[in-house]
Amino acid sequence: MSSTIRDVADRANVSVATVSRFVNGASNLRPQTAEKVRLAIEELGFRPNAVGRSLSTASTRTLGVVIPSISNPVFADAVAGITDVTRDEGYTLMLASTNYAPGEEALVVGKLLENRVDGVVLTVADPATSPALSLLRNSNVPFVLIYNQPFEDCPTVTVNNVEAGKEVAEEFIRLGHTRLGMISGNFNASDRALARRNGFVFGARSKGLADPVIAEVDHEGRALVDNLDRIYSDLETAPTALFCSNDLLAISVIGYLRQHGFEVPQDISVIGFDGISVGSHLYPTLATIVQPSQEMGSAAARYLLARLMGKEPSSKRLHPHTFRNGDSAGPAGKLTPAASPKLTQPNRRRPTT
Amino acid sequence: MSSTIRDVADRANVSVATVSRFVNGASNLRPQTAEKVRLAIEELGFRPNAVGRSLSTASTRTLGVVIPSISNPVFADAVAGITDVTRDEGYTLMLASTNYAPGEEALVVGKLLENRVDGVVLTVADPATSPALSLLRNSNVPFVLIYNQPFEDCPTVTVNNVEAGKEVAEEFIRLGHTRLGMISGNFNASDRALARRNGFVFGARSKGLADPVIAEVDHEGRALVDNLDRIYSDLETAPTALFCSNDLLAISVIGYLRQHGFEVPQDISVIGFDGISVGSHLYPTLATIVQPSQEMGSAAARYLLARLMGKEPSSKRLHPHTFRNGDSAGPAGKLTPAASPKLTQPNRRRPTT
DNA sequence: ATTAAAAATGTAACCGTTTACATTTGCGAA
DNA sequence: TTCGCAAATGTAAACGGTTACATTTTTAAT
Repeated sequence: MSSTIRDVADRANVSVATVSRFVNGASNLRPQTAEKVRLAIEELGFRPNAVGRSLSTASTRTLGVVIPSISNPVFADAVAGITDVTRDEGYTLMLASTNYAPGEEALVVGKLLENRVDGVVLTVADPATSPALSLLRNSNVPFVLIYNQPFEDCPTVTVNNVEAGKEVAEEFIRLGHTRLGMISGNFNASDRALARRNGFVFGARSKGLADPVIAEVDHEGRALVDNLDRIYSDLETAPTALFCSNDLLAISVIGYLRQHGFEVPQDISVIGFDGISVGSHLYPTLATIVQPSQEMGSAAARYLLARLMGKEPSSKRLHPHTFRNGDSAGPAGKLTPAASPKLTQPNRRRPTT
Repeated sequence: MSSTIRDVADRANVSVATVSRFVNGASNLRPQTAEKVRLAIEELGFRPNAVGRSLSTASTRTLGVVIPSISNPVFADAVAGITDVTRDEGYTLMLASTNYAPGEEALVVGKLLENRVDGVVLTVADPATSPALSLLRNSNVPFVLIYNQPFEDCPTVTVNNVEAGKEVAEEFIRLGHTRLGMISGNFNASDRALARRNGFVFGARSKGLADPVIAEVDHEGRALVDNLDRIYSDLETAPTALFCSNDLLAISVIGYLRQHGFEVPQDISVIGFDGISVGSHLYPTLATIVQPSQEMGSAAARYLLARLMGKEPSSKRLHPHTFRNGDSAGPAGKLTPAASPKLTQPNRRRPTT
């Protein structure tokens, strides 16, 4: 079908080496030779085969990206950041998702390694236990973790999740809350969720508060309703402030609360994590910890490209997080049975005026 | 670094052909031979080089994906759908974004072709004028358009954008609106936006309404404020109902309106397009036309895989769209200067109670 | 034990590049 | 013109697999 460098060479009456040199922009070609080659390439519609080149050069100029889910804007934004820098450098991206299943990680990383990607940007459930990471370390393919907690000597682009979790607790406390809770994705599917919890609990304790109620829910949110039903079956003890380990989860939680007659934030305050951009347009606007996801993606890609160019860039990068206030977090109110309709009767979803 | 099939052959005292057969699951290997090979592979940590294989088999088992932006959930969802089916089939994905720049299309498609992807799923600005599409057609690499309007003989996975646009007009009219408007992304960056407009205008006309006011804004939203300022400088004639060509744009538009003292939907109704999932959690909840994005992605991928297996699947697929009602669309009110604070003074962003 | 057929395994060419090295060409100086 | 050197170009061997075809081994029937 598509023509090869030999076809071009034949048509231009030169050798394949000359064509190769032309394609790769070598300067020592006589203008008339270059023109012959250029013409032949144009006539044949020749397009160099990157597969052949990769085999020859042992470099694919391709980066692998492994994330839990592309449907979560926090990862999509990171991918956008990666794309920005790789495209400028002429690199291609191989994208793979794990669907939050730790068992998938080694599979997709293995596939990327078979495809001989030059480097990998990845988010795993837990670097300490991920077979995918061992694979990478044994492969001497450069890689960089993103979002994960720093682990041993692995290069990592992330934020200070513990500190951020602590700040959330402090914000709740500042607002007068004393009964805190956290709704989190599975800790063994997310080391960062765990870190956020640790910081959150630490923040609560150091201000003398009782340990927050913690509920782990799976990614599909099946356990979410059960857990919230349980937690809010006793309003005397139920938390008036909920920290959610990510924004998508926070959205679900707020949806649950409002459907069950709680006002957010009058009855219950909610703070999320990630800073996905739609957060500012939700009802109520979502208070959250913002990670600079796109910039983190870019930084991760730049790190890899630097390594591929033989440099030894600094490998740990803690990016700054910020707290973005929103209407979902407000002063502690009185969460009493009288104040709220009973659980089984969801109320209207929106104020009518 | 990493071992080759020849290293394995040497260590197992067999030929490369035998190793290759083992790796590819050939059945005619004596158990003891297979075991020797298996052991050698394990000891060496051998992982077959997909580059070598691709060169030999003329197939990369990789699909290319070209979308305007991964940060737009509508495309992210489609990619998720594509990923679902490709992973099951052992295919890999190469992802590229055009950033809504038609000029980028041919570049990224060219790169994918150089990488010899087996097929391409893509959204272009306009199939009729896209050089990227010519590239693909000349390449005889199977491809399928997604979201784009059906064009000539190109296989396409999309919805009936014209019909959907018409339905939006009808919904507004049903709600009593008579002055309609549309805020759209650039028509020459989005054939579907154009189709939606055509349906919308047609819907308005056939009910005897004046032609809707149309404003085109660029993707960055720079022109958005100017256009809306202009449109709402005269409230006597300004539309009470705005159709936005996509949900992200609708979110921006609603943000503008609320900042400028208009109530949505009491003063102005807004309907979006795409059906991104967060729409239901916005304030107000977003009325929109829902496309089954993930399923469309899956369908596109399935189409390509079928073609790659030599089948000749049906190439045009119009997926069903649905109208999802939301609080952003309501009965027509009286949009008068008295009813709304003047433009230059944004009011509070949320009801306080 | 011999033999033919079947099964298992091996050999080597090929896929499309790059690139070290060899060869040719062009050009200015003598 | 001839020579020598630099610049331009050519040759052929990788790179890591697959696979048609050749060869060897096994199996089972006689």
